[in-house]
Amino acid sequence: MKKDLTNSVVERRNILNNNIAMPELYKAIGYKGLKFESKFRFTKNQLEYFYEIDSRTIERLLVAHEDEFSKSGYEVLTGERLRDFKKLIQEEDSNLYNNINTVPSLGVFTFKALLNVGMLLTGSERAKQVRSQILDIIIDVLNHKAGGHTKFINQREEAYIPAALDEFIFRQKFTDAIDHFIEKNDFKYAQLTDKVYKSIFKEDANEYKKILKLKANESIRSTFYTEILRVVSDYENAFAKELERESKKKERKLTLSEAHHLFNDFAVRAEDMMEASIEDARSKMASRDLVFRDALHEKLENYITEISLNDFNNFLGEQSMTLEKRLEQNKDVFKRLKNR
DNA sequence: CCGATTCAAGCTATGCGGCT
DNA sequence: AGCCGCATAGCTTGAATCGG
Repeated sequence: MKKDLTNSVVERRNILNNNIAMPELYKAIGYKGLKFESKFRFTKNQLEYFYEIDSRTIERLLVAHEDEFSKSGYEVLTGERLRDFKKLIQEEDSNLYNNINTVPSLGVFTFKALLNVGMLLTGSERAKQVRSQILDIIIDVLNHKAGGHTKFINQREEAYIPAALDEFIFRQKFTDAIDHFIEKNDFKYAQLTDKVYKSIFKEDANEYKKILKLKANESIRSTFYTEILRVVSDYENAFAKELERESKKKERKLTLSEAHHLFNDFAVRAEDMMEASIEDARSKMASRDLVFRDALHEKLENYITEISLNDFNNFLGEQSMTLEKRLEQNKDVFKRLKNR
């Protein structure tokens, strides 16, 4: 079954966690809520009216997706808070006030919860419109924030530059080790690099390029997220040491097939040692690429999870900026590094 | 007259069944 | 399937009623 908003929790969370797009969505939907405790709120009645559905339908959704709705901000007001809410309504919307002034408890939705309802309704025509509106705006915001293309969106977060610098150094150690400790062979670099990629994210360089629609001459590594870079660096660094040890033990260069065997042994140990960071890398790559780059890593499908609020901020929010800008801002740091 | 108790309203939560 | 209508229990609350 194809995943869409009505049947996938992760897809829904990935939209509701996108705080960057939320103000745009609120503007576009154009259904004004009542600002209570700094969030826009809607009563169940208002949702019925908005989506043209029965209250019973909303009840059923609330029951079936209890956790999801409490995350997206649905709550039942009683006591003190309900009194405050009523007072607010009395000032803002006397019609609504007359409907609810005597109720002892009242379920209220935040804007996110309102969208959440729209994502789950399969029958309502209005909900269908809302869903397509949501998707359009999410894509718009993404394109706008990413500057029209998402290929290098990985480079927009602050942690990227230090990771990329480290990676550069470790990569050199790795290729040096291949150079020094393995007999001359035209394919040795590519083959071993592919093995590293496959151990970490199950795809070789070609598969990865195809999934991200990279051109032949475009650098794979410059598209890696910070966490992927770190794991790849660690992995290559550790294997470089392994090559050196084995070559010194044998007191000669290794053949490429010896190197492959060595790698296979190493990979089993590395898998255990780096399990947590490898799993983390897989999950981040699969989830972020799906949301930010519209790229599906089929072999990592089980690793797809929801994108955190932090990620949306880091890649799309205020702190995010193009690599060029960040380099410009850090000019002094790089000068110092260079002069070292 | 006033606090306590009872009552009515109207929500939530849930089940059942019928419709498409 | 998914949606909706009806029925019912349980709750909170303000209004009405009661008793001293």
